Amino acid sequence: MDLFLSQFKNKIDKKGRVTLPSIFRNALPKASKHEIILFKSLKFNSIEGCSTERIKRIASKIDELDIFSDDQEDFSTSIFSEIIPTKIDKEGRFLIPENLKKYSNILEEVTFIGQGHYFQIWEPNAAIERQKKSRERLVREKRALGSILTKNKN
Amino acid sequence: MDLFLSQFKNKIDKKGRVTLPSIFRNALPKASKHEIILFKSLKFNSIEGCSTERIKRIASKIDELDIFSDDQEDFSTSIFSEIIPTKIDKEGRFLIPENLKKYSNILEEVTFIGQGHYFQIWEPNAAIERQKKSRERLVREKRALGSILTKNKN
DNA sequence: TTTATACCCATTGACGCCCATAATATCCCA
DNA sequence: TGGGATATTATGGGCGTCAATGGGTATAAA
Repeated sequence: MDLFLSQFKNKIDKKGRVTLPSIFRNALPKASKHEIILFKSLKFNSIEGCSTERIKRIASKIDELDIFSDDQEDFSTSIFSEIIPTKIDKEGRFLIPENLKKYSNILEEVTFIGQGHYFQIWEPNAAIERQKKSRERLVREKRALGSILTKNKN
Repeated sequence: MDLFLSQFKNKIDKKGRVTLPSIFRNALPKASKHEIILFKSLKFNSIEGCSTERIKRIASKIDELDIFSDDQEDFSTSIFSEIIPTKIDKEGRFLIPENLKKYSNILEEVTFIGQGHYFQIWEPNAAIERQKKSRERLVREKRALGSILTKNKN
């Protein structure tokens, strides 16, 4: 299973379809290439997406938490109830549900942003803003980055 | 696995292709000779490149960070999303994405600079400038360098 | 019926793959 | 050591394939 890397801007057509970038489709596990999971980001006005496999793994992690803990409660409420399984058609396109579009101010274009094991879907201008900020922060705190990057050989 | 050493100036053709210097191609791990990773330098208006293997190792480091920390969030946004996997054709050429060209002021020629475990891609004149500056700095800090060179036997 | 979405097929432009030539570098042998 | 033969690299360009996009129609849900 590959990672979701890099970013792409795609159009939403009249019927509301967007194509999931080809390399993202290839990053999906073979067993579930035809479907993804969508849900609201907990931190931003954006959508997050991943494979169904990943959700299953997260689900079992949550099961391991104490069933009476607040954590477990929060997780179930914010994640499971809002999860939207979404089919991908033969051409690699899917529909973004209305409420998610509204939540993330998406109109007729979206920017897909690779995040490793998952990806995000942003309104293009918001995506640029977000990236600018996180890159600025990264440049500012390069020391932390350095210790991660330099301690690796090729 | 070898190091990326020395420097080379190559042309970008009408289709936007540049050949990765032969020595650099040979420095890539056998398993992924046909692809490299490109991304914006955090320090300069230049591009950095390396093998996919190196990125995979860095990716797993990032995974080890707390998944809910802001650090993790910024790391993945800035790194995973700005990483550009790039294919190398049979002749050893690849495409430099438009946004990276713009970022580094590259037009129709580039200078490849070996940096050991990775390499840089510069607009030729900017490369000369950069080298002049780092040479000056080296001269200023010659004493420090001297002690590094003479006190190590390998 | 009206609306929505699954399933086809078509178009266009970018990119991958292949073959050709030019420019160097490397080798070999007199 | 020189100089031609040979291999390797850098560069150019044709063409087929695929990704992204558009749209028509059947099918199902409301």
